[in-house]
Amino acid sequence: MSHTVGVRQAQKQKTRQALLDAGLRLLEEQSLSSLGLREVTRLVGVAPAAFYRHFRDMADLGVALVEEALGSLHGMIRAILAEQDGDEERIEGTVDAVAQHVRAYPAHVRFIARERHGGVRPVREAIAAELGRFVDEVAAAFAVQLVADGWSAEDIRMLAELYVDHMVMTAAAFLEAAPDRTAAADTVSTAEGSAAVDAEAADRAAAEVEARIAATACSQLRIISLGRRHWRDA
Amino acid sequence: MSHTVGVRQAQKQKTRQALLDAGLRLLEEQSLSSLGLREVTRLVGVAPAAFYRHFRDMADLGVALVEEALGSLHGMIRAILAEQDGDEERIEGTVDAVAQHVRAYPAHVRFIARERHGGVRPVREAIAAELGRFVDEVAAAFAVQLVADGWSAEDIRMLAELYVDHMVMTAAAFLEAAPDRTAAADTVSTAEGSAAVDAEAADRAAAEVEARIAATACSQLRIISLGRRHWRDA
DNA sequence: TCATTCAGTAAACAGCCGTTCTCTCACTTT
DNA sequence: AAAGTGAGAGAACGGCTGTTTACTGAATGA
Repeated sequence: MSHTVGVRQAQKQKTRQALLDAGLRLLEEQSLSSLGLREVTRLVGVAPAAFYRHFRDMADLGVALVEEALGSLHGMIRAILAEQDGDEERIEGTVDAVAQHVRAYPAHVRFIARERHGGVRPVREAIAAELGRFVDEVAAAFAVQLVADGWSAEDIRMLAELYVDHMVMTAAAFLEAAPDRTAAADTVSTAEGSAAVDAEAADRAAAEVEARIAATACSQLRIISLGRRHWRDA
Repeated sequence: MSHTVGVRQAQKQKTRQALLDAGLRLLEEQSLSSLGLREVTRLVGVAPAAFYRHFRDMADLGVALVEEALGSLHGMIRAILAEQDGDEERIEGTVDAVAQHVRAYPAHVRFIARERHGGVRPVREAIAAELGRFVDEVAAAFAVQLVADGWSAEDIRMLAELYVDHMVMTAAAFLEAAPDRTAAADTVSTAEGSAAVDAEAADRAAAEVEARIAATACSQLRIISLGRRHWRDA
């Protein structure tokens, strides 16, 4: 068979991924600057010292998580920019893609939103750099049409920043609407099935909130889109 | 003399304020979920147990900080909304007010940006609630004119949300541009005055970045403003 | 004036933390 | 088949954490 890159390295990367997964899981309920090394290794089932075989410290693991989290986002952005329909379809497609991404990778999105302005500098800088690349990508896609309309390069980038920031904002808003599985059943349950009923009700309520957020985000994108179309008048 | 509300209570509130100040200072380089009780009391010069005379736990102190931080913002919003000039003056006045506020209360702004999506639920909720009140305020100010133009209540709120979110985004951007006093002089200094020269150069560079952020924010507000004016056409 | 209240102290507690050793032993290379 | 490598184990370290306890003594109100 071909070069299987070694059983050794495969096991190592498996452990490394387990550390990343455990970290991401624990970060759903705290921030990176309070995440402990022992906490992570304990969840993986590995000795504390093993951590140092993969990361120098927690900030290092955080930076690795940034790459993982924004790597998955890259595909989403490309899918959105590839759409060739009219303005309205594009807007709804964008918001839909964001909603879908939040549903698929809630922990990644939460991590980015939380650590974007968080207490660990290297992680903040990594996120800023990666989001900057997104802005470049969006700007490049816009440039195709806008340069012909007489837009300057810096105005195009300004617009791209507005779109990217709005996407991050929308993603964070969707996250807050997501059902809270941590919520304890502190109400007195009278029947065995009431918990399931409550969960269903909560799901329906969350779906409503989600739809409202999507509608708001679409309207806001429509406003921005309108402004873009009338930009040259000034 | 009149009722001086007691020397006792005055001293207590003085200590309480010292705890809040110390907490805010320590939070410039970490997030709330990693801020320790002993850390705060040590900086104030008070026994650890004294903390419990003022706050139940760190989350409680965090909520108190939210009220303090967004209380000062309230005045700024009112000042912005009070402006009665034309659209362009209004936009520049808004961005200017935000920049001024960030310069005056950088720690407050950093705290809000950091903990808005941070790891402590009660604090997140307190910030969300307070920002919601800001949206209401902005929406009410907009309603005066927009209702006459045929805007629905929920569209007005949608627009207000866009403005408030954009203001928070802009404030966070200004914060990143602020000079980093923590930055160590890791370059080899050849003369005694070079540190001061470096600091001056850094200040000038920061001012440039700040101006660029302000220009971008103004343009983005212009886009939104344009979109608002053409909203009824759809 | 005297009893009361209560902000802040000091000490002790068990428990967790990051980091550093030395060691083992399965895999890899020669 | 032998030598080398390196991921992970296990134990130990000093230091820091939140919380509780019993206490002091100055401001308070009758």
